[in-house]
Amino acid sequence: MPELPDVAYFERYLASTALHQLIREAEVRDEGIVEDISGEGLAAAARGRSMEQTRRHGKNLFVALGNGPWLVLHFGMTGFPRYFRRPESRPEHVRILFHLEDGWKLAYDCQRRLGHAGITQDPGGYIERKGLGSDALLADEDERYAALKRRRGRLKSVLMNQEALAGIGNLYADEILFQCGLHPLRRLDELSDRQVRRLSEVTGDVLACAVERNADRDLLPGHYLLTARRRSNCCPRCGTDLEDIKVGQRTTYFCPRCQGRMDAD
DNA sequence: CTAGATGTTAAGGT
DNA sequence: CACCTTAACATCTA
Repeated sequence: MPELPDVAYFERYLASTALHQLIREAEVRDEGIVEDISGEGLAAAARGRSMEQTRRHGKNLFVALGNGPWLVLHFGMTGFPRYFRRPESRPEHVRILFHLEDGWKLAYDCQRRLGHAGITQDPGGYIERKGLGSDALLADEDERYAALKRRRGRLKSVLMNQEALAGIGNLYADEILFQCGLHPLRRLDELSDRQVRRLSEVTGDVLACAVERNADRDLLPGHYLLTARRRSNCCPRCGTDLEDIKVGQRTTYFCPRCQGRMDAD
């Protein structure tokens, strides 16, 4: 689930639920997802503080704990936050649980445990250490264009490379390429400046659109590949059957007619 | 039973 | 250096 639009939604979700509440207790139920600190260390950093502000960079969500350190959350492929009160509403795979002053709880749930949580003094430094590029949505147009222009590999790989631009995952990379009419295996260095400019603009547009709709795939426009792929598996523009190939081990959907053709493969 | 699923990372090669 | 491939991580489902 979690790509940039999903994490943007999680950020707003936190803002409307747990933000500004005292954390009475923090429980790490799975040490395995905690990074660079012990479970107790993380719990101790949160206990007695409140979540005061949030910040997102790519797929990472930072939560300021009072005047102290920041909690960093990465959701892997199956992670999400959940604010709940009744035990029946508790999600299935809670890895960290915050008990809040209003009696509700905030869970970090992560079924496949590919996500991680940690503590950092400085989100900027954290982003730098991880080598992340600019946030794919928050970057201004020139910055995004420049970040893409520096690369030369396959378009799909460039978009998914978090060191180029942070936040785009498998699903939205396909969507962006579809909206641009570009084949996922084309190389960035064979595009004209104009095409790279278009790619950059569409990247911003697609992400903004998904964020506006709370990353709910059912609410995306009908001409989006992401919706068509589930409904009919046909191109929403020309009706051709969508094709799927592997690019960098990831399943990639595209319209063979609208997104050009490659020479032999 | 197997393959594959929205994520990253390490290791090795070109 | 920039890029590619493969394998690995953990868990569930089609």
